[in-house]
Amino acid sequence: MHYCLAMSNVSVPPALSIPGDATTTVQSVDRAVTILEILARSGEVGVTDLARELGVHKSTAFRLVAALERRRLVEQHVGRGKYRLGTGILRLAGATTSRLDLVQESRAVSRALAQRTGETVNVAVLSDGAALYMDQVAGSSALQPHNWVGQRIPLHATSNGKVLLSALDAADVVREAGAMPSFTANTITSLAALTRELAQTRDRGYAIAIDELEIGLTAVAAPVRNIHGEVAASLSISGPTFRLGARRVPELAEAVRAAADEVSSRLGWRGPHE
Amino acid sequence: MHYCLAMSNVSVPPALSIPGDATTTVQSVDRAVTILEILARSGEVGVTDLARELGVHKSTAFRLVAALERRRLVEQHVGRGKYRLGTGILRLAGATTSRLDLVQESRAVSRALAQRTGETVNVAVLSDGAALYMDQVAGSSALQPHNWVGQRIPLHATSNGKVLLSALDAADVVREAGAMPSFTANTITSLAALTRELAQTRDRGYAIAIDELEIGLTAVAAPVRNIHGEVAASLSISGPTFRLGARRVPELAEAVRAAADEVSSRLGWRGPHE
DNA sequence: TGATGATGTTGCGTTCGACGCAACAGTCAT
DNA sequence: ATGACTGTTGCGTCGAACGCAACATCATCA
Repeated sequence: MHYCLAMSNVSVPPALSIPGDATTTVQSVDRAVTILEILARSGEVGVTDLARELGVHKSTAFRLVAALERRRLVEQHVGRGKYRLGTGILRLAGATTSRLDLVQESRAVSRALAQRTGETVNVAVLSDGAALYMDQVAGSSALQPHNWVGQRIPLHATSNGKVLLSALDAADVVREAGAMPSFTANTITSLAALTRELAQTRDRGYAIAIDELEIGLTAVAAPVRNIHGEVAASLSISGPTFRLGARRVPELAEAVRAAADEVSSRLGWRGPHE
Repeated sequence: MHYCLAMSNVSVPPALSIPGDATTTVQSVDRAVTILEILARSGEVGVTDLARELGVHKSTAFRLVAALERRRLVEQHVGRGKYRLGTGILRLAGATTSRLDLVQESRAVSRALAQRTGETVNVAVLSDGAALYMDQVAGSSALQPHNWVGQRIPLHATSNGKVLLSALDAADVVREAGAMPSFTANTITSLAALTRELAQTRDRGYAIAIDELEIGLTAVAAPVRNIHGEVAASLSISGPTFRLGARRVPELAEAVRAAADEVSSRLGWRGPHE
């Protein structure tokens, strides 16, 4: 029973390059960030390929990665000249999670929920067409299946993804959900079915995914709202399907919803004033 | 019993700015990375303060953070104009851990060790005067105390730190260890004592830290070597002192050493050919 | 073994992009 | 209102970053 996904193979929409106001930007910084994203997507890449993807000269690409390498954001594979992401990124990431309100406020709640239920708790946000895991607390029952923090997961096949999608209007759902590839026989692949599922999610206040991303993996998620009442994140509980059977789901859904509401109120949400 | 440290308070040497060959660098990229590191260190910072620390004009600092913000590497606190690190960093970090050889090779070994002992396993590398946690597998016995991935921990007060220091020569030890602040009554604070401890670590092939970083926290660590035989990382097992008592340490030390050697061999190390 | 292709790396001259300036637009305290 | 702060933007200048081309290495292949 290894419900540890080979994330590298999960197709996720590429980062869209937002032109936006080209007025206020710094070209070389923008290119440097693009290099980081290319490396994140492709693993090891050489200067020549980077230059081709950026549409710049080889020497320009080289100087950019050299600048990043000096600061440890990328590393160079010894011998072979290829470049990859470096440890500097992790240093920054450690600081990020300890700074963001969402993670700070949710951690205590997540921990209590994990302890009470014995299952793994995750917190995710919407990020360019995927669910980005921000925090994770492993349950006591089992060994932690995988550290998903920083990983990006398809929206249409996960409980967290459905919750995050359920707050969007139809047009945005189409844009964010994208191609909807199939992972198991239970994966939702049609837009109509997804729309129905999202309506149901909104009605009952939580989402379920049973064997949709991987056989044997079940999850239940509920929305976390910010001070304006918008869905800012999703809090989920997940574990093996045999332990999170249909009989236990209602009870867990209630617990997840309560936990998510608790985080929401810590973020300043004062409930639905209608 | 909360052996979850308030990491923000642990003093760690600031990132030293390496001038190096100023020939091959890109000024604005370098400044942008500096901004990220300032934000990692200080949390929320405004444009004016960033400009002061960088030694540039306000408008320059603004354009740099704006470029980073467009790519989600920094976020702007609504209302208050302060900036902080953003979710883009986490996206990159997720890719980093799944790409680095060390993490890939160590994960299976760490998981097995955590399962067999029931305690938490960590993998750390040396990073600018601190131990940087690269990966963590929570033990089954207890709730995972804290997600330390990406966190930087003092070298002189941890088993991982001692292992990483034990591979350096005297001058480097002084440089990396730095001020050696005291965290508990058991913290090693004198250079002489640290030197003795490092010699012992080299001799027996593992390091111990009992109540040195925090009362009630015990850890045992062993070196992971790369293909050249250099100490590339440190693998540790940690848990509450009452469970990792002196009686159990020898057994755990042997297990940690075996696990570290296994990772070493996967990285290409072929044992001490003397 | 030398030729040919590929890679990453570096010096140099030019041009375009990033910089500093200063004015603007807000917010909060006095 | 005034002042003292913030973050933001148009503009002209100057230097930093770019493209070019040559170089250094390493594979592969004749």
